[in-house]
Amino acid sequence: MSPPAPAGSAAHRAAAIVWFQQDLRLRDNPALHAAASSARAVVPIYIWAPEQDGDWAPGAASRWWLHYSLQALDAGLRERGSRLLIVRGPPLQALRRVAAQTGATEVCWNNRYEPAARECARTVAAGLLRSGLEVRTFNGALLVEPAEALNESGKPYRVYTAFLRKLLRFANPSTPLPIPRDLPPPGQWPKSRTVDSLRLLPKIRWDEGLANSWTPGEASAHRTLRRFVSTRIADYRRARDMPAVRGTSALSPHLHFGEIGPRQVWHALGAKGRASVFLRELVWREFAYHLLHHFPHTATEPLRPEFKRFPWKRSAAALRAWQHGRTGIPLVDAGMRQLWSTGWMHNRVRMVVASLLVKNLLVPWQEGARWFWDTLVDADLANNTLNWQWVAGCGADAAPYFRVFNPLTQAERFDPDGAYVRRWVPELESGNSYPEPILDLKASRERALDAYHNMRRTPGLKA
DNA sequence: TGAAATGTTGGGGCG
DNA sequence: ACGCCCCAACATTTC
Repeated sequence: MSPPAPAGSAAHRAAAIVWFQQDLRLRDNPALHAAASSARAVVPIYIWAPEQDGDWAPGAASRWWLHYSLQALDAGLRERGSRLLIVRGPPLQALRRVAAQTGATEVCWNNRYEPAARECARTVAAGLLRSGLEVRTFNGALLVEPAEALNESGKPYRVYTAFLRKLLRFANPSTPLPIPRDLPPPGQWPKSRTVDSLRLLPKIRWDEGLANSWTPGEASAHRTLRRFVSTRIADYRRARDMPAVRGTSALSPHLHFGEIGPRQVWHALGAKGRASVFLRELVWREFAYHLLHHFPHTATEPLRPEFKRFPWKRSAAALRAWQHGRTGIPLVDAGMRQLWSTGWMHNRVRMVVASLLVKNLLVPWQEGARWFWDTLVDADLANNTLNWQWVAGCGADAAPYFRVFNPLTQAERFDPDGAYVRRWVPELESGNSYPEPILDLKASRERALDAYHNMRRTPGLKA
């Protein structure tokens, strides 16, 4: 199949390992493409090592998605005469072992940007180099890597519009790479685990709603993108705010797992699409990665240090009512139930439920972020962190704290006929019991504004 | 990618 | 015709 290697080069063409992480795709995969173009054999590998992600190992909904995405990737590789090798971490030991078993001389991967993942990659790269292996890393996940986008004074952007302007000026995403024509297998496949043996699926099968809502995998990602670009994007600006309407792209979990990359989305949009409101959403994702890279503590700590002394009120009862969609506020409960049932929530509603938790209920935003982390199929540390800090008012270019959403007003504006609320809170119509509101919207709003003013009056605490 | 309070304007009813 | 009041509709400001 493959053309003969140029004379003289065969000697230093050996096997290359491609370490799949959050880039579970064959198309436009720079690490895979590089390995396939330069090596005599390609060894695709996925290493299950959740402990490497520190406090942010994949949550339950993410593990569900990962299970099916790994199956899809393995199937795609098998169609091309290859396969996905699945092993248990730690990554460095696993890669050394597989390199020894296959005679691989280099390891290729696409970069990750989460603090723990970067630390892990540094350690792995250093260890592989000590073992005499070559390491090549690529950008598969972003239009512009964080280190490449700095302002005039060489500092990271903290304002979205400035970052957007910079990105639009400088981003020049290369044409997406094709699937490598040839993925020659190694002489012998090392022993692999099965996806099932990773036990990513829940023991109690609560995942029916997820399965009815989603199809993980690269093929599904492209179907979703094509449908969005051919039809929904025309009305995106208006429809994206209506939770009862399928107005958004629904690409978020596919992007998180790298079943599709932003370069592919960019090129699929065309010139008109690149001027659209939708592209700005894609750039918010870039901005989130940019911020997490430059401010790695923000996954758990507020970017604006004065918020360290915000008078949060931990309330297990309030948190629990919020988590389970029993606050007595219809739009909030609808959103939380959509999340629990499908692993996803419409973004307009995410803002509303988050505002209620961190402002009306004064529960720390980290509690909300943690719940989303476990329940969202698109849970993504950079995006989750940016969005929670945005709502809480403690992040970069965040909504001012006093911007408190009124969930009743929001429902009137964005779910005027109540279709979304009725779908997820049917007992409002059926006459079954629905909880009384656990809070008074007006009083709790005033309490939140007072808390904010007290924080600002209190002296001290520098960055 | 707010909400609520406050301010302004203009039409209509009425004495 | 006029002033006065009410109030909706919109704009501005404050939180």
